Amino acid sequence: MNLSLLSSCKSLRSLQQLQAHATKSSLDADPLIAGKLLLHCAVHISDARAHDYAERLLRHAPNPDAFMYNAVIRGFSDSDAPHSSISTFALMLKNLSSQIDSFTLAFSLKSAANLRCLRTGSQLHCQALLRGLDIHIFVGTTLISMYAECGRVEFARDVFDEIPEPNTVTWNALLTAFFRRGDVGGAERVFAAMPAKSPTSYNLMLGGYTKLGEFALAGKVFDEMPLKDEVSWSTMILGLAQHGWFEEAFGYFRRLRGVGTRPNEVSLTGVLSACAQAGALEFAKMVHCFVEKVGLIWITPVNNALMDTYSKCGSVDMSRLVFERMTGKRSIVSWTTLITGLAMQGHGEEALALFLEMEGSGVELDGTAFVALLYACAHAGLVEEGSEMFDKMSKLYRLNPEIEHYGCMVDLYSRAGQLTRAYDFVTQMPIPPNDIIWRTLLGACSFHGNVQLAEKVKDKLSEMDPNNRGDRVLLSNIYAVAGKWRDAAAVRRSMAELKLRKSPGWSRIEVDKMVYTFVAGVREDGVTREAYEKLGEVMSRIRVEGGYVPEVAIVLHDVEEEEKEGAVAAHSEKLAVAFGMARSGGGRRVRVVKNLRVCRDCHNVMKLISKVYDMEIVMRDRSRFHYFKNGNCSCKDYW
DNA sequence: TTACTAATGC
Repeated sequence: MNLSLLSSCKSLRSLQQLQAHATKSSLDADPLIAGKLLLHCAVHISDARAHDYAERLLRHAPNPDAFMYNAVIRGFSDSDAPHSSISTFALMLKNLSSQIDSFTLAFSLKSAANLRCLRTGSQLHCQALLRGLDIHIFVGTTLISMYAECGRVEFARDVFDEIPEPNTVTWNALLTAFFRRGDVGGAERVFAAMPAKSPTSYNLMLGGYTKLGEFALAGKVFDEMPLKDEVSWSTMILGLAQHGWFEEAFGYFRRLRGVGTRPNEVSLTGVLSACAQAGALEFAKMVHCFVEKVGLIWITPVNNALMDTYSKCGSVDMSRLVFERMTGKRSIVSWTTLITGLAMQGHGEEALALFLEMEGSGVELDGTAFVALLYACAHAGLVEEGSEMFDKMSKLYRLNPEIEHYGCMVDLYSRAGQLTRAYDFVTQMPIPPNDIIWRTLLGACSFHGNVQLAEKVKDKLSEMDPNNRGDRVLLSNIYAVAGKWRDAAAVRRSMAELKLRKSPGWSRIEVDKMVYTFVAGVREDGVTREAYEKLGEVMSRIRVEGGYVPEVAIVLHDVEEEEKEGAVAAHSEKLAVAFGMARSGGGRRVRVVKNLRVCRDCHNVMKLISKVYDMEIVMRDRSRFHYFKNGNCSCKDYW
């Protein structure tokens, strides 16, 4: 039998055929062939069943050698069942203890690290000590990583000190250990003491700094490092994107293109993540073209990132198109991304249909997929459908509902106005409800004007999160709407006395592939002045032609209120839209992204602008999309 | 057949 056939075996099925062929020719008795087959099965086939199959082969082999044990231990070490790797180690300890070598220990330790199991890791450390393998360069380095994963930097250090000739990889493992525990000073000392540095050492520093948001330090290392590889660029771009520095992430991407390095798929997903968060559609389209051009469109995570970006930029049609045309295998993430995208736009029915299609597609469902589905049902008023799916989740799919799922259900009933059902559901939950759940209910009380229930709910919230500003705003609004002025005023006084924190609100708009950020109350730069000027003109026109009346009176507007200064007149979304109108040169569409939920007054203003100026406004707020057109909003005034 | 670095959905 030709062993080179092995590399063409990409599926468990084709491998089993080869296996059958070997058995028929009595070749399976050859330990070399049996071992190679087993290794290929355990390591090179990305199918959970392949690992189990390899383990069965091992257990049935007449005289399995160390190579075969090692193959199975390795196969499980990077799977989602690392504990099977440990049980295989135990089997080897029983049957072939004398043959345990550096490979066995390195792979087993990797599993212990993935399991974050200090007990298992320490026991393996003992086995290594018994055999004098703890100072073996590969085993020792993996030991350091294992202790790092388990958060025991002092043990990692002890192992390091025993290794006679640590190489750069060993030093890197130690560096990782210090960062993992958040000891930046320690990491910096290790970095300074290293006798030699490979690009990985620098990249570890970049990763350590960017995770902490230390971009000045990261930038310095980045500029000083002699050789920047793909990981260096990806780390910077991803780190910036994850900390909300979108324009800076774009800057690194432009720089990367400028120096002629070809961005890899990780840099691309990173820059797409920045586009998604910032709502930068034009930049995203450019990245999409680039992905096609460099031939990385077959990579599933890149497609998923593209879909997510288009959805979050308000172009769910493009998202759907990417999904339909993707050449790579659709993962559970691909399906969930599109379902969420459809749900955010209020296309609940289509989201539900897609979920049903996913059920038949053979992908393994997970909890997040159900979060997306329940979110879709909640936003489209599909109460009974959502309810049924929630039951199905545990009964049919054996997925344990988590707090997010209960939250979705409370939202589902609340939005539909079934407050009693929502409240009963909360009181009968098998796990204790968190503040988010009570807050959902409080919001629903506010929307439906249920003062009695609101007071009950507020008591719960006061116990859990006594200093939350948003909760008091909601309660005050409930009283105000019910005409209980005295109660409303008392809540507001208590807020003033406590000087409760405010979440800073911002809105962003993309013009000519540049993203502009607006914050209420800040007005020094030219861009903001331009926005204010246009806003003044817009407001007076909608007052005259649209009959606008500001909703200031007694009701406090924002759930998570922006700057109260200047009342609601200068909320950041108004500034961003005005700026977009000033710069769009008569364009009929403006797209804005806001980090909080849009307030009622701004929502009203957007409707009027869409009518008076005959234009469309697409606004993504914290929970969904609003399409303003002809004086109406796609959310039907419920958000 | 082994060790250290970056990734997508709520």
